[in-house]
Amino acid sequence: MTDLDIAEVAHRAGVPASTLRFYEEKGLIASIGRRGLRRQYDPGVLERLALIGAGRTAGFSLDEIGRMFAPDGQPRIDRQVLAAKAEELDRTIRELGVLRDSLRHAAACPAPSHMECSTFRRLLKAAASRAAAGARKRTARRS
Amino acid sequence: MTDLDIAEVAHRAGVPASTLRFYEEKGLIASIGRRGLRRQYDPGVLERLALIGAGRTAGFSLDEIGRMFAPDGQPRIDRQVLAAKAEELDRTIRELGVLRDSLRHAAACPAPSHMECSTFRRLLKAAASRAAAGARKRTARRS
DNA sequence: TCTTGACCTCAAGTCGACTTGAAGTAGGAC
DNA sequence: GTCCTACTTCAAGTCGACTTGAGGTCAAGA
Repeated sequence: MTDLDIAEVAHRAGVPASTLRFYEEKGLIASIGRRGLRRQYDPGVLERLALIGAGRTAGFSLDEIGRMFAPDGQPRIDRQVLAAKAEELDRTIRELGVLRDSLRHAAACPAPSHMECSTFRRLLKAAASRAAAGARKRTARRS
Repeated sequence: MTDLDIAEVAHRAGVPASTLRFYEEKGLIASIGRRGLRRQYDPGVLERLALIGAGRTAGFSLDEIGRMFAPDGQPRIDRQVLAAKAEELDRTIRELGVLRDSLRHAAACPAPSHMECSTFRRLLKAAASRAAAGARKRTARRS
């Protein structure tokens, strides 16, 4: 009776049941059986969902995440991939830091228009050169 | 002759021309005229595109970004909104920082499986509780 | 002058990650 | 035994941000 009903998993993991079915269809999670029609899950699914959530936050697609699990279901993540993702994330963080500072400055700046503020323009130039440099990358979910 | 052809803008800003047309349709940028059929842009559009790009990186939708420009085209952003966005961004940054550190650790951790690493499990727990607590938010584009 | 190729418009398609709707079913309360 | 409700399946819809395709135009080079 340690098994969890889909509703229980949904509640504990903070995702709708439809998402759990969707993840199952994609092979990201598996139910351990049914009670009547209802899916029952091993409590370990919560950990797995947390892993999926962390991966999503880090910017992995569901397909990428799926490939991070060994056939036996154990997470077997390539450490090189992790390190690369950490680096990428670090670049994003620095970029967002610049942006945050720009926003803060613009909020406090007394210039009548932000475009007349040298600090703001400098930040924009920095953002522009970074944008021009890099190829377009995929999304990273916040929160 | 300081005006820029759409191809030039696309190249310099690092976005395809189709995106520029799309942004124009959405009212995010404006062309200053045409040479034959071809859009010509004021060099200032590059700055504006940088602003748009920065906003996208920060997770703002194009509609949100559009609302940050006054009808005259000058960025005239409500300073309170800016300050609030800066705060939000700051929270995101801190979250991503934790995630980055976790990734770095997992990459370096000697445990045979990440699931046997207490730090990794701690990260998962943290991620899980955050996920369970908060509503789902929108995406933030990296790079 | 003629060709070429990069641009043009407009509608429709794509992609990821889900969500929603219709129609059906079973376990538990009464 | 019957009813309610939360689940079930499967297909289709949604949303944001673009991209693609078909059919057309025009400035510049051969």
